[in-house]
Amino acid sequence: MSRPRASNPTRKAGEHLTMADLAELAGVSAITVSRALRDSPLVNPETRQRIKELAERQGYQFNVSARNLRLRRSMTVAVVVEMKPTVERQMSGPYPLDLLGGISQELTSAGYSVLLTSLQGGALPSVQAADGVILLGQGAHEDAMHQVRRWGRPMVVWGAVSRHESQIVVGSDNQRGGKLAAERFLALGRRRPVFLGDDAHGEFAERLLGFRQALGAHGIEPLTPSVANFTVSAGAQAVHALLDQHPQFDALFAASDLLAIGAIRALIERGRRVPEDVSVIGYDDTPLGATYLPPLTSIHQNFVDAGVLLARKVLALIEGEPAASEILPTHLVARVT
Amino acid sequence: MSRPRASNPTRKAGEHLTMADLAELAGVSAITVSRALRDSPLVNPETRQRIKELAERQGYQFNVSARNLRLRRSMTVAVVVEMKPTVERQMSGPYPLDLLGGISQELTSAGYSVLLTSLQGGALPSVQAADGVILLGQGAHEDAMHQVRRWGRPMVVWGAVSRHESQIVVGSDNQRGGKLAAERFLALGRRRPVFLGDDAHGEFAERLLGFRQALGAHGIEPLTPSVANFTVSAGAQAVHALLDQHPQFDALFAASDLLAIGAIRALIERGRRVPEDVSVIGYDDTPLGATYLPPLTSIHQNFVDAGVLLARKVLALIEGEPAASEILPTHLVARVT
DNA sequence: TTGAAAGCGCTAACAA
DNA sequence: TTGTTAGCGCTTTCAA
Repeated sequence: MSRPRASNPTRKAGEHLTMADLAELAGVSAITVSRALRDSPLVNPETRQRIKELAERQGYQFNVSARNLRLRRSMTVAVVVEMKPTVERQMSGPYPLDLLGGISQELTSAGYSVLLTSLQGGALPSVQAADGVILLGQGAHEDAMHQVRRWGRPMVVWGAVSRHESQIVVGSDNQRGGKLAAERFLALGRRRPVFLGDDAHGEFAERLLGFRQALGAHGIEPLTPSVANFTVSAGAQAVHALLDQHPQFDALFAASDLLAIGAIRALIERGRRVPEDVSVIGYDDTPLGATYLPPLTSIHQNFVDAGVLLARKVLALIEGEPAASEILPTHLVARVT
Repeated sequence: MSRPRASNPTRKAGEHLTMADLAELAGVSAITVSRALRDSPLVNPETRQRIKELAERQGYQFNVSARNLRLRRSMTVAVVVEMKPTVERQMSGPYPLDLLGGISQELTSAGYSVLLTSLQGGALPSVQAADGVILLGQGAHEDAMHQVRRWGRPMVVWGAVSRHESQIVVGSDNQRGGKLAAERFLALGRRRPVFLGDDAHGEFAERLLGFRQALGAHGIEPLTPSVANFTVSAGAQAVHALLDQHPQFDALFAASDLLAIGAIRALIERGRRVPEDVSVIGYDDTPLGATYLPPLTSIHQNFVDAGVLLARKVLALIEGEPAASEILPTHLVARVT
């Protein structure tokens, strides 16, 4: 039984309208409607205009599923965030939002939509069906990466570039970040530096590497106490422990602003002055650090740019074009500490 | 021409396998495969098991578009974030991530996927085709809400509940947040309070309302200087200006932790002690505030819970069930300020 | 408990 | 420049 649609040109909101219906209303075929709505040059400009206006007037809603089925693509990119539901997230701070902003901006303007997902409880079919995947935060363990790779989709990872020659990774220049921190300490005449961070984490390991190399050229070897976590309290704890055993340090480079702030707190509690007795540098240049008292010197990375880059690379992979890992620049923002 | 697939039971990764193929391999019909994979009770348990194992072994990938086309739903919820690409975001702080976490968690376990999007440059068809929409941050202007409403999809908004009787809104109890702040000031014996925030913003207006009412019961009327923005520097600026004109206040309630921190900075720069001379309360209970020196007293809201609730309500609407606006509790976290 | 038929709405390929 | 045909892969009738 055919619907009485075409006989009723003014349709109510919520009515369901297809290209075939529009075709009938316009006195053309469905494929012409399809072409017109996609701005195909194959269709007469006037016809095209007429059809587009008709569609607009009739409140036509394009059916994405039908197109995707036909084209065998989902026009979708899954963004996998390592986001624990607990308070202490793996991805500390607000930066994932900037990353997401950049990604979303770029993918949207390319006509792709962003499927946000974590890896909790196995991925949905719709996620696995994405045309490409962006993995945010490989974390300390790289299970996430292996799991996602199994989906067999084009994939780009945000993280430590050096670790994965086989993967396309976008990351910022962590090694240079470490070097910049070292150079500042050297310029300030500091000779007993500490690195605070967990080098099981690829990005942190790179920061330590750059730090250590730059110091090594001056015959200096930093202390590297272990830290349990990436939180303020973990930073404070680690520094308290450190002060008990090696009270002699005069500079501290933390792998995140959170850790740095914890460290400063512990230092002050133990009567050390910042920056007079101990110079401190953080990482990520978060508002948290920038507004802290004393304002925290930190290594800046541009997450929005990073997001855009990640998006461009998945898109390239999806289109079958080549893409390579890329390292974004970092710079040091000098503040009071 | 039929594909030679069924004659080759071990298939390579990347090969394309349909239910019909599985059916042939299993010696059943496609519909039986469909039922088996959906755990339909209509299919013999043994057959079901056999088919599921076969699918697993063959690396079968379910085609979401086909199902969606057939079912006329997208199994997708669009989350619209008012997220400017600029540094100063509308949604301040890291909280949207928690909200997203809660939303994602709940929708995913219901089999829906999360389409993340901003409103930049008009929405994609796939976004408009979502089965439901969650709007995060109605902002000061409510254009976003009106625009999204035009899509004609079930919609739930995160924001100020009182403003929109016609919409389903989830928000936290901003009015009570304001009341709690007022009560703390009263208990501390403060008599000259200030509210710092822009009441064009619905949520802020509610906070001011609660604050003002509780104070009014004691015959006290707060000062309400205008603030240009939701940033640290805007907070500092506003307080500097305030000190010039009305230097006599002894308590300050800010509509966000960021503003509060800016305020504290300005106070200290002008020789006021916090909390001795001026008691300060922030909003959102961010790590930023909690780790500030002095640690900031703040009103806490649970964003993860809020996200879960938002998700449940769109799901209800999508299923045609009733749903109502809801207000989440807030509480005060007392710290040094 | 299983299957056959039909069709969701769109677009590539080919034809006119 | 426009149209016809066919089919993407799935699931809801309805029938056996």
